[in-house]
Formats: sequence, C-alpha cells, structure tokens
Amino acid sequence: MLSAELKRKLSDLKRGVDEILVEDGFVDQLKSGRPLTVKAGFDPTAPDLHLGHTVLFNKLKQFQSVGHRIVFLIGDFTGMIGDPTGKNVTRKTLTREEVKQNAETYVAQVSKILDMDKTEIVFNSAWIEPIGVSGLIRLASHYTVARMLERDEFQKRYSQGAPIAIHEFLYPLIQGYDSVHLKADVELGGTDQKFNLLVGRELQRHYGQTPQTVMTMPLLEGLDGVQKMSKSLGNYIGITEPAKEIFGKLMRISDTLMWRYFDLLSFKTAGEIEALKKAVAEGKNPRDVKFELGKEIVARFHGTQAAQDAQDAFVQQFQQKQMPDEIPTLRLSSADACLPIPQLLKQANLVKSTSEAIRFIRAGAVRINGQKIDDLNLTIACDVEQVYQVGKRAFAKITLKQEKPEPKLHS
RNA sequence: GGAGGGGUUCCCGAGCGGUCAAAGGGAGCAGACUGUAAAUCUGCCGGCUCAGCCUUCGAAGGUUCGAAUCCUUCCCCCUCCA
Repeated sequence: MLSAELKRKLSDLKRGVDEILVEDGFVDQLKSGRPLTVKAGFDPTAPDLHLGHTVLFNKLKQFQSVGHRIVFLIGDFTGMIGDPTGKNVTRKTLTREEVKQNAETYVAQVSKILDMDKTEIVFNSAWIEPIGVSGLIRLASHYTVARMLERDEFQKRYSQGAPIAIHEFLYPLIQGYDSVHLKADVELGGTDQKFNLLVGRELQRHYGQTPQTVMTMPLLEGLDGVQKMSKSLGNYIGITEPAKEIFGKLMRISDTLMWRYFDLLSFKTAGEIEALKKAVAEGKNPRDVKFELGKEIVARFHGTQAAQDAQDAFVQQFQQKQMPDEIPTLRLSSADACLPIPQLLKQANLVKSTSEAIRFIRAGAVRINGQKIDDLNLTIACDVEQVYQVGKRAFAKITLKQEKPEPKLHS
C-alpha cells in the first residue's frame, strides 16, 4: 500500500506524461527516497528551441525541483548518425566547434526553465569514442535483428521494402548504451523515442543494472493544431522570440488547441485548468482564457511585466484596432525625388518583392497613415514621414530621403 | 549483375511540340466576417523598370520558327529479380 505522500509525488510526476514504463519500477525508485538520475538526450543540431521542446524541459524541471539529478545529454556522437525517426534525411556532419556552439546556445535557452547550476551537461562522444569498433561490435551483440525490427518505423519500412541502412540500427544501441554509462534511473523522451528508450532498459539489464524508468512526453501540436510543432513546418513558437510575438501567436491558436497547450505548457494545476474549462462552458469568452495562457507563457521567458505589456499592446492593436505604440522607423534613400509605392514597400522589407507589393495593394491590404490605398502607380515624395501598413501586422514609419547618386566613373 | 519506373513551381500531382508561369489539391498570404480565433466566403500565390518583358519544369547539349513536352549524354531517386 502506498503512503499518501508517495501517491502525491507519483501523480505530480505523472502529470502530462504520455506513458510510464514501468510504473511499478518507478514507484520502487521513488520509495527508495534517493535522488534519481534523470537523463534526457538531445541532438546537437537544432539549437533554436520552441515551445514543443519545453514540454520535456518542464518535466525535467519538475524532477529537478524535487531534488533529483538531471543529466542533460548532448548526443554529439549519435548526431552524426541521425535518428531513423525522421526517415533518411541526410544530416550534415558537424564539427566539434559547431557542436560546442550549439550546446552553448542550448544551455542558454534551457536556463530559462532549468536551473543549470544543478544540471549536468554531458556529451556522449566522451564515452562512445573510447570503446572503439570492437566495443561497438560487442555492444551490437547484445541486441538481435528481430528485436530491432520490432520498432514500428523499421517494421513499416521493412515490410514495404523500403531501405533500412545498417547504421540506423546503431542509433538506439548507442542511445541505450548512454543509459548504461550514466547508470540512468529515468529517461525522458518524446513518444517517438519510445523504442530507443526501451532499448536502454534492455541493455542496462545486460550490463547488470536495474533498468531505467522510461517516461514519454507527448509531442506538442504546432500552431496549425495538426502537425507536431517544428521549425521546418513553420508552425512553432520559439522561446527566444519577442514577447509580443509569442503572445500574438498564442492568441491565434484555435480554442480547441488552447486546452492542449494548457495541459502541456501551463504550470497551473489540473484543478485550475478544469475550472477554466467549466467557465468557458458556462459562457466565459475563450479569448480571456487565452489571455491567461499567453501571459503565463510570455512571463516564463520574458518576465511578468513584459507579459502584461504584450497583452496591453495586443488589445490596443487588434481589439481596438489602433496602431501599435512602437513602430519601427526607417529612413530610405532614393536617387530621385520620389519612389513608386511598390518599390518603397520592398525596400522597407514590408513585402518580399515588388510583385508581392502590387498584389497586396490590389487586395486592399496596404494603408498609408491608416488610409487604404488602391493606386498602383502612387509615388511617394521625399522628406515626408508616413506610417505604412501591410496586412494586419506589418507596420513601418518611413521617411524617404533623396541621396545624391554615386558619381559614376567612366571606365 | 539483370529488368523496369521516375525526377514539374513550398509539398502532392496533372501536362507529354505552340492556346504553359504551367490544371487540380494542400500549405501559405491577403480581404470580408470575428475574439488577430476556428469554420466559411473571395482573391492572390516566380521575378521585374508590370497591359510588356525576363527566369523556371534534375543538369548540360541538340532538333525545331517554337520544347516542361522530341533526341543525346550525364546526375539522382525508386521498384522487382538475382
């Protein structure tokens, strides 16, 4: 029978988790009362973290705050192989310098969530390289092809006759060996990592260790609400983005998705979230609930004041349709006394091309000083400061200056 | 080693000598509506000195008045057999 305290610990740590393997083992570990070694591995490739990544960090943070030992593993060795999960996208091999730099960026960003003073950062090349080819072969002897093929991804590809390169088998093995080396008690990963994480258990058993507890965290959907959040799909919110940007993006997610974000990103208790749901069901405007989400997340990365400012600016700009307080000011130069509007917008980077500018003007999306314009041939005179707006979000205060043309040298 | 299929604009995918900057769908963007939601409707969706011109259909050559479409060589991907 579990004590009440243990039960509470367990359910706190289980919150938001997709799956725990094996829960009984985990309970035993918690019972022991000793600090657990909690491992999570990361590719050294993409140092730009987004909210999707933070789901995992939030969980690490939780472990850390109750006194467990966090090992932050940078997979610089495995990074050279490439995880089979993402099909067979060829990865560029990184130099040591690049890996180091990426790692530093990682640490800087993660420090918004984790206490880095209490976090150990390790690189798996440190122990994988020394074991050499013979070590690798010995390692490979601990696992069978049949077991490898159990992996969903491999099975699918194998039965479809799609290629599986041998080196792809090595990834889970090495990742598993990391757990052996670190004597990990718990390993966290995304649900897509389940297989790899389980290999770690298997290998630890072979090396006479108690198998680690595997905890998988759900993948956070991106802004579109369907595909997982990822940089390459462009449906992400980066944690280094400006406060207003994060706030604005969060406001644009659908009401349904909002609850998912609450579950995976908010530090509110399950009870608090339930209460919000109930309030909305009883007629509270979901927008206001979304405000709360936005503020909490922005505050995490930019502080409370910035969060409040972001909300105020948002209300002003979009609800009251006023111009934002801060509009970037630009000074552009022109060889002539005036410049056609499409060129001006392009030079100001409000549009990608003059063709795009023309399209926007035709669509009625361009305003000058709040006044919609429809004249494609409009030219802008020098020395007049005006506010240009393209679409709902892009603003710039621009003054055009006539510059003397470069004296042309006859060659 | 043998046989076959294929590389088209962000993605999928039609086109198979001129009417092709290239159908259709998706994504994206803008406009309307709103809560900057979602859904829906409308439009746009290579570039430019924009009623015209320039550059795109794996790469390079060639045939032709004219090629994404035909020919040659090369590169790459995939399937089946061994």
